[in-house]
Amino acid sequence: MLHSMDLKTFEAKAGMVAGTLKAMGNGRRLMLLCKLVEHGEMTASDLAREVGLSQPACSQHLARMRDEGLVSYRRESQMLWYAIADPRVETLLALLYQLYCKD
Amino acid sequence: MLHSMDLKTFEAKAGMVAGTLKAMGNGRRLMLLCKLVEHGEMTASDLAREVGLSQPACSQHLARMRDEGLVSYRRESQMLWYAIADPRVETLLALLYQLYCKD
DNA sequence: CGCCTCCTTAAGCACTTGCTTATTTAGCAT
DNA sequence: ATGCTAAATAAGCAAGTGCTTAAGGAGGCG
Repeated sequence: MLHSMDLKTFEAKAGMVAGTLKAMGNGRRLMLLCKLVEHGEMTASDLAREVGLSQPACSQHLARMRDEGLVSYRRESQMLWYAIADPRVETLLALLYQLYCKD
Repeated sequence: MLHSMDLKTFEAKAGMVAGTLKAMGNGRRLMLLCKLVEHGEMTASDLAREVGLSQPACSQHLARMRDEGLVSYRRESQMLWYAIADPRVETLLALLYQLYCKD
């Protein structure tokens, strides 16, 4: 249980989980993740257009989420196809949808 | 479903959910929330001591989470007893524990 | 009242975030 | 090579974050 950890371990765990939440805790990034859940895989330019971001702004958000391990991509000629990399993130998004978006 | 929303509604929903994630997306605030789940109710000074924060820093984190509707408090003479205000946050924390902290 | 305790709020400051525009890299096609 | 498209990266800047110290409220007790 969480309360059986010493403070250092607790801090470390909390910091890591908070990193994930922080990476998800932005309106545009959350929209990108939702689109990826919906479509499975999308190109960077499609993602940018669908959530109303400029190409560089979108790329920076994707880079941030790559660094945090939330998304990954595969190259297909010029295009990069992005997808959610961590199943736990999909689980989280499913719960968020159920809690905040259902009905 | 999310993908049936128009962009404006999607933005608004995502922004609100992102607000909650952002409020949770900080190591110390996440620790505070965990402690509140664990103990049900705690005073501000107890919270500060348990997560290793100065008293003003802790108060500012609690204010932030109050503004976002995550926590609330009741006064008992000089002491303020804090608790988690939104059952959805407890549900989220339970999933986070299961996904990231179990074993 | 004065004084103490518990807690919040304010002010200041280094650091981070999220956009912009401009530039660069990578791949495909002339 | 040149040119074109898809995407990342860099630089710059306003706004937000998270601490610090210092100053205010709010309630109990002499």
